[in-house]
Amino acid sequence: MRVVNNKGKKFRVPDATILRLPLYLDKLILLQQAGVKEVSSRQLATSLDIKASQLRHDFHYFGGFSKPGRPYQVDKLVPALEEIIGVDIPVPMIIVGAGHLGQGLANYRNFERLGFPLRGIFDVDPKLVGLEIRGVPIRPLSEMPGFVKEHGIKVGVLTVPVNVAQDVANQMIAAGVVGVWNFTPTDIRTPPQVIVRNERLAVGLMCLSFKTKRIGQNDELRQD
Amino acid sequence: MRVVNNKGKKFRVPDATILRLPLYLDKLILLQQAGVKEVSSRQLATSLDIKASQLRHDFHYFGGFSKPGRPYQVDKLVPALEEIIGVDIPVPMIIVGAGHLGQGLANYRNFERLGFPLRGIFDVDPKLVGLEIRGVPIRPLSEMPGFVKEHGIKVGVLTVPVNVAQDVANQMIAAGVVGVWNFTPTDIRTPPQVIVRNERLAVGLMCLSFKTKRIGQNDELRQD
DNA sequence: CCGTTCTTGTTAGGTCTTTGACAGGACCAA
DNA sequence: TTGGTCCTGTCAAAGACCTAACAAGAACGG
Repeated sequence: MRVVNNKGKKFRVPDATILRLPLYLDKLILLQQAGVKEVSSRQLATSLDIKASQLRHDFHYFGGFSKPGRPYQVDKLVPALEEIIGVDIPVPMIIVGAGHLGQGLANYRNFERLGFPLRGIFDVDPKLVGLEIRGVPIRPLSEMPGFVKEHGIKVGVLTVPVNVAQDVANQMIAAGVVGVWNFTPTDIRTPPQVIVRNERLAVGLMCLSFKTKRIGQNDELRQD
Repeated sequence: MRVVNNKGKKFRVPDATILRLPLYLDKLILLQQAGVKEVSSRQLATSLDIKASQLRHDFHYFGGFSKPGRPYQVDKLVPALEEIIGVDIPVPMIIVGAGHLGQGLANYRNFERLGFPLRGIFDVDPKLVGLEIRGVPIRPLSEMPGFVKEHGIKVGVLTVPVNVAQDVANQMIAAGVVGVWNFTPTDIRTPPQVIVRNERLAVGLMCLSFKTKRIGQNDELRQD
């Protein structure tokens, strides 16, 4: 992934850095809300459990956000990162599939706070259609394509049953969605210009299990 | 993280490999259920969008699971990976915080299939206590420590409000939990022998946004 | 029996990522 | 002013990770 930094130079931003940018932003918004005005790379890095030099290195890809001797100003850093990540202008999204997971995500307030207002929820189940979650009504799936076109929705959350995942994704993409956040435990195939992010919840659990299993077992083997 | 492989040699298994093991297992279980008996590194790797050599390299840390010339046998590979990851023996877990996200996770059937049966759900809200989710009753939070001790629970899912996250986590750990799957948007501090995995849902969304933002903008910059 | 075509295990080399080190700016106190 | 302390941007070296390449085993057909 390439970007142009604020000095007009072109850089290839490593994936590892991209993955950390949201962490920085998330933490900085918390600081901002707490009234903190300035933060040093060391403070921010320590709170995220990474090295300060890595944080500065990451920022360096974008030309840096301060100057030598001056710590970062939270009120400048937040909008700068928001712009880089692409949440400076709110990114409206929809949730397709209003099962328990879909409803759970619809109730998650954090998304809105970080620039992803929920605009619509869709499901085929007539018993769910008409219900409201935090003011957003659940609409019939058949209305989804029209809704996406009309509101210019670019990001869709996929929480439908596995067996219809690919079909529903196709409909979303045909209607104009370019980013799919896939919670179904299957791979979905898409045209190359569409980004899919698979959120395999069970993977997180298994990583946890791998590590906890080795605790208390044989101390000689524990080392990470 | 170090392990001993099946040839008696000690290896340091890279984090990157550990992160992929659950993906392998997940895919293999799907194949197994579909009745597939054999699978080659190329087939498996392609379906996961990685290189075959990487997959073999990963397996190599554990001594390999076949021999030159013979593809992997699904029925042998699945239990072998289960044992390595630590889900050969089911890992019972609890969910603490029965809000919408907690309920959504409690309804997610996949966990059980992968070796993580849900044994208990806890919340302070009297309106929730007594409800059942898939046969598992929601119990008062005050009963959690006793329940953890009695049932030997090692893994807990944390889906409580942010402001009580640290306090509830402390209670879980004091009762014997050694793996915390943290869904709250805050860091929780724990003793070193406890593993915490932070599941920052918003981070996934922001990564998606970072990439979709650059699509269709300036094609010269798109390259990853 | 031999050649072809599939495999895996193994390793060396290249690539990506992290880290430590340092130059130089800013601020403060004496 | 001077010295001390904090800070960032920058880069080179070290470390972690991935990949291409290949030896060698297995299966099959002729």
